[in-house]
Amino acid sequence: MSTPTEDVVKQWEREQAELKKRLVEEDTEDWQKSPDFAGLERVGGVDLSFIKGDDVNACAQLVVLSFPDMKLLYKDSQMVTLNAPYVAGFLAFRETPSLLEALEKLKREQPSLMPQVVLVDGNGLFHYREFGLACHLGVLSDLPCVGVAKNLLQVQGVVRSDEHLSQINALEKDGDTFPLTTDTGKVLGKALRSCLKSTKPVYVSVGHRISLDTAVRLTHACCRHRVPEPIRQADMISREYLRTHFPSGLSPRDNNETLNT
DNA sequence: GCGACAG
DNA sequence: ATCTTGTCGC
Repeated sequence: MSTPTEDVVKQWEREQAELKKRLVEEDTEDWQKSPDFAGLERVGGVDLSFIKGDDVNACAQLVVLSFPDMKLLYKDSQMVTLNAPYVAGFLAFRETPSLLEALEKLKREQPSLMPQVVLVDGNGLFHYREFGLACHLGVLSDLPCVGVAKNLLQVQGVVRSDEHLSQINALEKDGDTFPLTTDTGKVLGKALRSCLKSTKPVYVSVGHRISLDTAVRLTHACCRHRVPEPIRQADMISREYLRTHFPSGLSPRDNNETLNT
């Protein structure tokens, strides 16, 4: 997959700006206003996993876990062909179509298991143009979504400075946070110490139909390890799927070339 | 030219 | 994203 042309990037930027008009940054559900999330029963997690040398074929994973137990209620692994390359700031154009398909399949086949909120591997509002993958998936699915990134995206003046590192060092117990504030003073997300064991925070931001404080509280409530359980399960299960279906590490693409030789 | 670059 | 075993600690 080649790097997109400037025209394509411009088109992508227009699409992000257009979809952003439909973004809802506040709590819209009753369970979100409850101190203990009463009424929340199902939390979704999504992720894509890849085979070493292949960036076109991937395993798209959707899981639904019970809340607050974090027991697996549903899992779906699906091999997909990606149409867009990875470009920082445009991850949604690579991953959203496959994830939307998985959600539509669930709605079609097991509507009673539809998640009430989805945790997404990547950023939401914490993004160059304040419209990351979690926002994109949220708006197009119209589901509440939360962005959880494992690495800091340096954006709008938020940098890995000594100040940032000292803020991380100041997080002493799980649940502790500090805001990710842009150079213009807007809070785009929060760094969260997700569990006592890990020093490295996760970066939480609003995806759609949830407030930042609720998003952080929910993410913390889903953590048994550093990465919140829905995303962690999606990651582990999709990797397991690739291990058992392509044990040689031979991707579908390589298999076809082998057959044609 | 140099550094940054979610997944 | 992926490349990868042992190792240290609870």
